[in-house]
Amino acid sequence: MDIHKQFFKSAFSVDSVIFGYDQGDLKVLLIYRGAKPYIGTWALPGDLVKLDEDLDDSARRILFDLTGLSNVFMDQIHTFGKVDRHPLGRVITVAYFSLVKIIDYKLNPSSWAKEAKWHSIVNTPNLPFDHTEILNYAKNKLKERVRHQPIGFELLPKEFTLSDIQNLYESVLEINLDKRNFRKKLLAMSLLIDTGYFQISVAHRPARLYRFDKKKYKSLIQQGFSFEL
Amino acid sequence: MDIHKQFFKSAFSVDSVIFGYDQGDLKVLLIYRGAKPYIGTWALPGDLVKLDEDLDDSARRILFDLTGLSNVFMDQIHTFGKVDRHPLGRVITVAYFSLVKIIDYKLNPSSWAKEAKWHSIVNTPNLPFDHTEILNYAKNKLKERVRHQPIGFELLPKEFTLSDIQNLYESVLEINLDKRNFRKKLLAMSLLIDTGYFQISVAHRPARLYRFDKKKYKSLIQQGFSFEL
DNA sequence: ATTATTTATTGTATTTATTACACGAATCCA
DNA sequence: TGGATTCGTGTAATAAATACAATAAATAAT
Repeated sequence: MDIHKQFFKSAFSVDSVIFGYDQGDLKVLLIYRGAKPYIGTWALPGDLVKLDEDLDDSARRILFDLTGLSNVFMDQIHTFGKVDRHPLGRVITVAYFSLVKIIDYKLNPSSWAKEAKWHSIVNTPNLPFDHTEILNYAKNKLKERVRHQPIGFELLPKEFTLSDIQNLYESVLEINLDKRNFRKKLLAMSLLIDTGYFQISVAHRPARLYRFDKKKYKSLIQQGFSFEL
Repeated sequence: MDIHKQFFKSAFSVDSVIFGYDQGDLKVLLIYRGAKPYIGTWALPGDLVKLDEDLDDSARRILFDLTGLSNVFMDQIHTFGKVDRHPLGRVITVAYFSLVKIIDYKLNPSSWAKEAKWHSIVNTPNLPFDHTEILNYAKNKLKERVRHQPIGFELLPKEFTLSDIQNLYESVLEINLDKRNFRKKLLAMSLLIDTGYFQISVAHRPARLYRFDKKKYKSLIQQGFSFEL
């Protein structure tokens, strides 16, 4: 039980599953590893946690270094700790997932990545370490969360159409939804603000643009409201 | 990025929130610490993860050392990693929760605990480290899980009455439930097996005893069934 | 200019699920 | 034998989920 016994033999890292949504497709941001081990493969972005850095800050740092984004939705998923998951030592990793609006994002691959690229979730390459397991875990968590919390909006631009949000739900959940019923349910929550504006330059009837009302959501939550889609 | 840089300065541990249920009360198993730091206080059982031990195995070991129980429901909750959460070094901890049938349990406090005792959840002592935060987190997780997975049965003896399971739900969720509606919903899932037996030696009309049908649950799950109470 | 193409918007009837609610039955104990 | 206690049960009213199709508004093609 002497806590010092183990201090020189192990480490912990953070890995981030960064989701984006674009052109009707759910995407994940992968880096092309420029460092050992598994140099030259696509992988989840991650890094060792610094000694003077809170775990959550570490996840934020990784996201910021890679995308320049802060103030992004982020949540811890799970911690992966099989003995042999890392070839160079005993490293457990805490997985996080983030939801970013791709439109806001600027590529800024950091030292350990030669390149960073969005990959469609339906067609991701094989990943090193236990990253495939982590990614699947993240996809399932996202499915659960999106039904119980209004986090889908984090993936869309500030103004969006009802079809946008429905398509997003269909991509994430991998199901089809009835248009009229989906709208009825969503609008009944009164969490969308009608901007009064419409799409422009589309080759069909333009759709109304809405914004998500975060303030209202927070106040409803205080009153025991629970989001469900 | 050199993974060896950090290997001598940090460690990771597992802490377990072990829930039990007895006489209408939800309980948590705490140990009276016999080792530094925080010697002489009630705390969550936990230990450093051994280098040759998977994270989940570590949680199982802690539970087994303390209670002699294995094959118990157990799930990871969250990882806590504030820089200063441990006074002797940088230690992140992965929290697990377990559900045990108190009746099965035999006390077997291990080396680091002078004593282990069930504490009613409504009246727990102040806990060291960030254990109060962990316990609250675990209580909330339990509330969520119990509504979406049939894990309440893990806290009851193999045979139980409908009132037992209702009382358990009321304790965990901290709400009151309507007797007729609760039974209707529960029985409609056809997941309970009527044993044909009744309570004996109770000073009132004896209740039917049921068992939870784990096999049926698993097969229903395959078919897309989703548990909800 | 007319027509074709595409996507947006809207309501109702049916089915299913949730809620609210009260009294006789079975056992032990005094 | 009467009192105390918990068990077991059904129905009516309300709310939520589902299934379903025709018209509107824009651009593109002719």
